[in-house]
Amino acid sequence: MRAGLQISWQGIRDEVLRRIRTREWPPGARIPGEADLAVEFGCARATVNRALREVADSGLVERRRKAGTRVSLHPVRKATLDIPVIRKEIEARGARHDFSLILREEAEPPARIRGRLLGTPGRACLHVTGLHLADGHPHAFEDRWIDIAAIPAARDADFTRCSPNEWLVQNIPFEGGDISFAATRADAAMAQVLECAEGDALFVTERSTWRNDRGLTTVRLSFAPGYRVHAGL
Amino acid sequence: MRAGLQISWQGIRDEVLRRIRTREWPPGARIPGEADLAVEFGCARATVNRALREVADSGLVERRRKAGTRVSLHPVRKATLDIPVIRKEIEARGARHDFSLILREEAEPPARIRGRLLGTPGRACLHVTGLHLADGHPHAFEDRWIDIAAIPAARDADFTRCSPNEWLVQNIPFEGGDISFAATRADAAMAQVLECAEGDALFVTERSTWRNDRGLTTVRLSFAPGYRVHAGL
DNA sequence: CAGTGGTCTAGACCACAAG
DNA sequence: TTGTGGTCTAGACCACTGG
Repeated sequence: MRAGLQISWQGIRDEVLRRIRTREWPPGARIPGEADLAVEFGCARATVNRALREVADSGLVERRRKAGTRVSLHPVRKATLDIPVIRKEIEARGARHDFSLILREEAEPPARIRGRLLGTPGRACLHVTGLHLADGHPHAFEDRWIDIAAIPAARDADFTRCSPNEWLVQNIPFEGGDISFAATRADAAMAQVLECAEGDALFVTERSTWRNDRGLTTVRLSFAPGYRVHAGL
Repeated sequence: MRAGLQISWQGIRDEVLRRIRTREWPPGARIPGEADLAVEFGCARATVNRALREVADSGLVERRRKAGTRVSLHPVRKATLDIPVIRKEIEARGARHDFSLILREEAEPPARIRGRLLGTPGRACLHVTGLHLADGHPHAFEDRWIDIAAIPAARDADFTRCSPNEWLVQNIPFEGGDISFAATRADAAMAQVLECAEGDALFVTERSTWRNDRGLTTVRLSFAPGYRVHAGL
């Protein structure tokens, strides 16, 4: 047993961060190996490993076998943001969520959508649009394409009460996806739906999800003016 | 020693994900304890723990002592996005980066900024604005406030060649921060700087960083039309 | 109170990549 | 080739919290 107090991996992580912050370990410098640090902190190497892995995940150090661990020269900050179901997001603000279905059709998607779905020309897709409301006010316009061949159950789904956004999250587990954020101006149709002025700046997200390298669905969400996404660093 | 092949924590993670995907473990269900899974997979409990911790980090399951591990009813997708230094971001696209300093003054920040800096009224701040260029074209307008008391070295920094964005990343390690994204319309001044039309939709990010609960700097970046942020899911 | 996850240990072997 | 991180083990104690 050890004489001193037990040290946690969080404690080691904090100490490592402190040494980086104070330039005791300057950018680009190689820091001691796990074994050395384990001796210094009087703990097992696994504990040091856990701590350094966390620091590496945050991007502040880079680790490579044989080369050791180095303080990053150009730390890439990583922000993690939660993307909740829209209903949850609205209810978390204490508002009531409703979804109003606008369009539901089976059609061949335009090339841009087909590319995102990784689909082949001629394949039928389900095209659904609708409006998410917060306490009766427009919150976001959802424009979604679903590959029916990949998700046959979608054909029978009732999107009049449950938005595609929520239905898919609950029914279709996916493996991967990507999301992008941008700003666009509201055109006349969008302005009418979102009850905003034409030309207003809208926050827009586009998401695609897939499973087994097969595109499942792609969606464009246009949020009413004033929407803002937050994330920690 | 064991008879079968060694199983990795990634393998266990993938198997867990498969069972969730196939509804073998439906949403809301409690899954077997770590000890049981360790027996089933023929590995140590620590290995199962590592795998389940990863799955929990992705938001697909929720773990609580005594209550066990449950498949999330409303999985909150987490997106991780990298926030590189602007120069790196531009150079990654094969373009040349320049920074053009527009304003540098010491002034008392408006209340909104002061709130973000957690500063006290009357404290002087460094106010710097400038334009990031990609191959000579406007890329983003930077509007930054720096707490001089917290970062005295900023007073002597040369922002004519190195943008505050880059200078701070390289010189001021911080502990925490937050970032938000929004869409706004370009006003006349912004349109002139970014060489876009007045009223264009601009993607805007606002970041604040702090250390020891003390605000260091807050910045608003307004990107030229067409800018887009990508992230994985 | 007691079940479950959280963490630590001491040791071992392995994979990768720098020299 | 060899140093370094990556991972696994078998066991242990602890912290939290549900019942």
